This record gives sequence, structure tokens and C-alpha cells, in this order.
Amino acid sequence: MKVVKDSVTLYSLMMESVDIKNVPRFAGMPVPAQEWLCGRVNRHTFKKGQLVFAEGDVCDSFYLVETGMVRVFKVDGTGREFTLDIFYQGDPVAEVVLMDDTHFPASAIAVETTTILTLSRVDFFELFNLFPETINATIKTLSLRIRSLSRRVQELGGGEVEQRLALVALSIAKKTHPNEENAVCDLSRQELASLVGARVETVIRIISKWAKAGISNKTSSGLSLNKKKLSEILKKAL
Amino acid sequence: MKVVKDSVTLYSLMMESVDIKNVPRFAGMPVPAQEWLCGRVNRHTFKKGQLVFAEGDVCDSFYLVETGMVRVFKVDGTGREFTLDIFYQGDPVAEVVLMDDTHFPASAIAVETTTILTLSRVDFFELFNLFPETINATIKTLSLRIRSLSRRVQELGGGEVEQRLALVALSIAKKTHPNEENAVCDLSRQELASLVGARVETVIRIISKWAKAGISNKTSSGLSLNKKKLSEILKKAL
DNA sequence: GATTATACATGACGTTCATCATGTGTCCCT
DNA sequence: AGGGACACATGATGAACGTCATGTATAATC
Repeated sequence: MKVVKDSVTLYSLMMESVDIKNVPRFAGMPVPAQEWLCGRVNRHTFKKGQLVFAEGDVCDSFYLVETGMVRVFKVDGTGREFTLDIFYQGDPVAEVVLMDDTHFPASAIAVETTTILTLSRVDFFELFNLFPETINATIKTLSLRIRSLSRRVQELGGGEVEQRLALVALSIAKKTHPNEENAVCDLSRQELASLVGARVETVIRIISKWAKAGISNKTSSGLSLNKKKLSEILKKAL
Repeated sequence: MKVVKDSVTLYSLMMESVDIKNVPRFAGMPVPAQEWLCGRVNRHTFKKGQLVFAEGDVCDSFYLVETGMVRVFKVDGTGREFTLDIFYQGDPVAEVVLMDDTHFPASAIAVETTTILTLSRVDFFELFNLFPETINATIKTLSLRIRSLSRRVQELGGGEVEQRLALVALSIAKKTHPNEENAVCDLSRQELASLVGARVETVIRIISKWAKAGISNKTSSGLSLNKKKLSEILKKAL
């Protein structure tokens, strides 16, 4: 699906079309639609800590995480960040904004080095006109988003910080390291804190407690959590 | 749009087709689609406190709140309820379950006397086949659901109970009494507590404090909140 | 190699909140 | 009229959490 443009100059090589057949959001589409997309999708690279978009910015593109991780957050009246959600490889970001609004309701930042694929707003809707079957891919991702947000509401509803943290850490681990025996979570404690709506110190204390209880231990790839021992804490959660 | 069947017997009058042209979810659809729907939609009435569906039940219908209010909740390991969301007049309930699952992931209960419209799973999808334009109505309600859930995540992320309660109460008031000068919220304190993830006593104390501060006062239709005075509290929230 | 920055860590103290107990008012029931 | 049942209310007490202060380890920068 990697199509190189006719006029092969140095410039056109750099602007080479993007290989999208490994992107789940596009992979199930008919081949002509994929070919059509190839020339219109752009790739952008963001370094760790770099802002992908800011609250209030005009949203005139479809965003999709090709590799890496993006954290979407809002800043409250006291200047503190609250993380609405984290988006991983293959996830569309803020797709719904494209559907029914023009400005981003929150900001997004790269948690690690991240490549983002974009498609202009007009191309996004032109795709539906040219290949009506592709609407199903949108319905599917909207449904997945609703699932994900519902889970997120449950994570935040669970009573104490320890339970919320356990739910969030497991959720992250399932996304980022699905094949590990233990749950592996490589977010910083500050990032975890802003996900569960607590302070860094509280998160640090809980994780230290877990380490002493043999529930967690540090590894090179991040925090490793014993799922069975964690389940004790989750007994009280939703 | 009220179509009475041919054989007008006492029975058929009771099973009279449902008037759907005042239901936003259906109102924008082409007339033939509306006529097709009329004969297939059923109405069910639930009294206050009655269960609409239970977590784990098979979901083989599309549910829509025609009048009244439905509270969707989960029960945690200690037997306490947490309210995921409240659905109002015109809202589809658990539409996404129909799209990608077979069992309800949570329970639903009528907050007040409520009428629900249902459409069987097969009819729900047959509608798309017969009238492909109607897919847009689904996309729209899925988008609205994502908006609503995002707002819900923010409500739960805000730091202290007082701020979360203020956000939730305003949100409810906007939905149930959109034209009032003050924000009017007619949920019980227990229902509010289960929405913000706090105990009844805490919610009662906060509302009592608001009453003393002149922020809220009791009316026949429920709690009436002065929006301007509440804004002071919301300064710190998202 | 010294300096700075940043993540992690731990203690002391005050606030917020959950818990339990107890009391009041209202509605409903027979 | 008396007796639940239930929503609302308020106090006392302890646990959970936020806040602030201070310290350590590791990596980045010059």
C-alpha cells in the first residue's frame, strides 16, 4: 500500500505517502479506499512532552496515533492538570470533535516519542462520500470510544485512591503490554496521579506500600504489578 | 404519524402504534422510515424505583426514554451503588450495547414514572438496510453520548466533593429544567451522592451549607441553586 | 566533574470525608 | 390515631488524603 508519487524528487521522497495497512482504523477498508487515503494522510512526529494540540485550537484534521502515546488533559482553575484519557497506538484522537465541533475541548501532549497520522477535515468526510462502506469504521471507533469512556467513569467512581489507582494501572497495562504475565505500567507517578485525580505524594505512598507488600516491583520497562495480589484490593471496587 | 392498524379491535387499540414524531431520535428521519418504525416500536411503562434492565441481562432491544428519567448504575464489591449516568427524555439508553455486545454491562432503574420505547434488535438493524440515511441519526447519538461521557469524566475528576456536586447538580438542572432562571435539581441526596461518588451525609452537609450561604433553597420542584453564587465554588473546578 | 533538573521518597500536620449513632419530619398504611 | 418506612439532618470520631517541607537518586547539560 506504499505508493510513491510520480515525480521522485528528494522532496517527494520526504513527503512519501504513508503506509496505512497496519493501522487498524484503515486496515479493514476496501483497497481502493486505502489507496485513496495513502496519498492524503500525513505523518507528524512529536517528541516526549511536546504539545499535539491545545484546548481551544481549531480542529480541522482527523488525528490518529500511529506509534507512541498521547495524553489528553484539562487544566483546572488552580492550574493543575487532570488527565481525561490516554490514547495508544492505533487510537483515533478526538474523532468526535471532527463530527460535531470545531474547537478542541482539551489539550493533548505526547507521553513519549509519538507519530501521529492526520487527514484533513474535508478528506475525512470526502472518504464517506466516495466509499460509503467506510462509515462502518467510524461507527466502530465511536462505539469503542464509548466503551473506553464508560470504563473511565467507573475507574473514577471507585471509592478510594488505592482502588482507582489499581484499576487505572491495570487498564494501562492491558493496553501497553497486553502479553505480559504481570501488569506492566510505565507511566510516571505524576501521570498516574493526574489520571486518578490524586496528588503525586499519595500515589507514591500507595505504590511504595505495594512494593513492600510484594504486589509491585520496579523493572526496566516500568512498574510490574502482580495481578493476583492486586485482585485483593479490587474486591471492593466496581 | 399515528397509524392505527386495520383490524380495529379493543386489543389492537391497546397495542396502538406509537407516535414517534416528537422523539428527536426519530424525528429527523425520512417519513417512510418513520412510518415503518411506528408499527415496530413498543412502549413500556415503569413506576418509580422499578428496574428497567439488570446487569448481565441479554440486550436484544433498542431502548429510548420517551418520558421520565432512568438511572444507570453498577454495584461494587461492598454492595454500594455507583451511578454511571442518568438518561432523560429523548435519550437512547445503552445504544452502544446493541452495536457491539449482547449483555448489559450495568443495571437501569426508573428515577420517576418513566415510559420507554423499545425496538427489537433485528428491527434496529433492518432500519439501516431499508433506509441507509438513518445511519446518520445513530452517528449523531453516538457522538452526543461521547460528549456526555466526557463531561461525566470531568465531573468526577474535579477535586473535592463540593465541586463535583456543583458540577453534577448544574448538569442535571440543565437537562431537566433548561428554562429556569435558577438551576433546579430534583434528585434525592442519595441519588446525588451516588453520582459524585460520596456518602449521603456528606452531600446533605454540603447542601445544608449552601442553604445557609444563600446558594440554594428548597422549592416544590426540588433544589433551586443560584448559578452566580455557585460559580464561586466552580472557580477551582475544570 | 560540577551543576541543574527531574522523578522518587518520606515525615509532620491539617483538612476533608466516611462512619456510626441518633434525632426529626413527612408520608403512607391498616 | 398509632406505627413503620424513608428522606433529611446533625454530632462525634477516626481514617484517608492534601499540603508543605525536606531529602535522595539518577539523568541531562555545560
